Amino acid sequence: MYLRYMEGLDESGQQTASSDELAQLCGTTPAQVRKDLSFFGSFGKRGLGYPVHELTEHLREILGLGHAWQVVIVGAGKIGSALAEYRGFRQRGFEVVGVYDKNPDKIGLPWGSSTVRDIALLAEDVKERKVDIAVIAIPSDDAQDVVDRIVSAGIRAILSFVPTQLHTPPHIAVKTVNMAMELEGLSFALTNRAD
Amino acid sequence: MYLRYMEGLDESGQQTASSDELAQLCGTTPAQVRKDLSFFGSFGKRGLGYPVHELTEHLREILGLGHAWQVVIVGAGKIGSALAEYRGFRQRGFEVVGVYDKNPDKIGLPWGSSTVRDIALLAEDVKERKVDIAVIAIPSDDAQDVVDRIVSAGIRAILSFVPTQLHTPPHIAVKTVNMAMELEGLSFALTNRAD
DNA sequence: CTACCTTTGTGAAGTATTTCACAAGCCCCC
DNA sequence: GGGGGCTTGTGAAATACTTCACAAAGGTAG
Repeated sequence: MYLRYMEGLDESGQQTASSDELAQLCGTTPAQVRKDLSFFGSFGKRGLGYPVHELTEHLREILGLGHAWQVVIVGAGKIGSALAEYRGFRQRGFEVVGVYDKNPDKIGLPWGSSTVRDIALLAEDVKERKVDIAVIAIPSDDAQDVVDRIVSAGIRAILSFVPTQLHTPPHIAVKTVNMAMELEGLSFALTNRAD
Repeated sequence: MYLRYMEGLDESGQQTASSDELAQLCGTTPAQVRKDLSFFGSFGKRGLGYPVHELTEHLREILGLGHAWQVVIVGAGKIGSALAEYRGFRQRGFEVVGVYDKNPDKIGLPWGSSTVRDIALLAEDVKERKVDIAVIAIPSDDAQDVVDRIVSAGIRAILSFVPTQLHTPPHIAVKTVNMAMELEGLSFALTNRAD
């Protein structure tokens, strides 16, 4: 989050930013900003604030964004499609190098400059070309099987749009995005707000 | 999350579930499950566990899912499109009643049984037909303007796919889904994992 | 009806996170 | 070069969250 706003400030040419300013941008508190950043080092100058450009670089380094990551998308449906075309990915150094599906009707369909490939080919493909992250946008029922394929292919990070708990070995990094759950959170807020 | 798994157990016909079983499903601990549920009431039976069907109903009630919520989608791009067709929404009682955009090229395009409407018409439309939640999938630059329109139209909950902090009055419920940020979290995990 | 096995609900203890508050450091101006 | 106004970095205090551990029930079998 800090990186997002630092990039914005950097583009706008601002030289320094105080923890107060960052806190306002991010919707948090100055003390929180300082504690968070201090965990990784001492980036600010007392009396001045944080040097915008320098901190941006530091954050990128910390997050491991110094080089491009290779991403495959599994699930050639609507969501997978939207993701594959999402410009934010490439912009931030995530390169979509392949799209896979289980469904024979979808395998072989054109997809950008390539085609949708059979999920069964994933393990082989990964041998040829390094893949760092798999994004899965598939039905819940197929998810565990696909995750197992991903893991045994040697991919160690998964971004999941599947609304069920996935079973993975501990060395696999998993992040889940669950839109239905977010909406239900809003439903709760609407129902229980103090009027 | 509990609701998700309770529904699954209910469909499979299971009568009761222990905190231990729920914890395994959800990837948490039995104590956590019991504390969480106890916040809302005393649903279990000692020695037996939680009655699956009954708890499912309770959770739905707690989350305010007793009736359908009316949702509009703002942003007729790829992501908005994927969202509008996402079956999970309707399945869980979220009804998409309109799609809006700012871009004149997109306004008027057919969309399901309706068409994409001008965001400027939102306030009027809301007077005719109650809208509970706005989902925004638009460029960052347009976001604050659109949010202001949504808020002044009287909508009190927003699900945002915009990667910037939105400025809203405190009585508005906002949830943000930020895919780039999730990927960067994976990048961090891959970079800093203990090998 | 009692003994015993199971599992909840929950204070208390243990961790983790956030906020406070202030010394230390930097810059600028006189 | 020294004083004053800012702002960081960080221990300590406050708050929040998670886990422990056990009494209180419910069920069952004999």
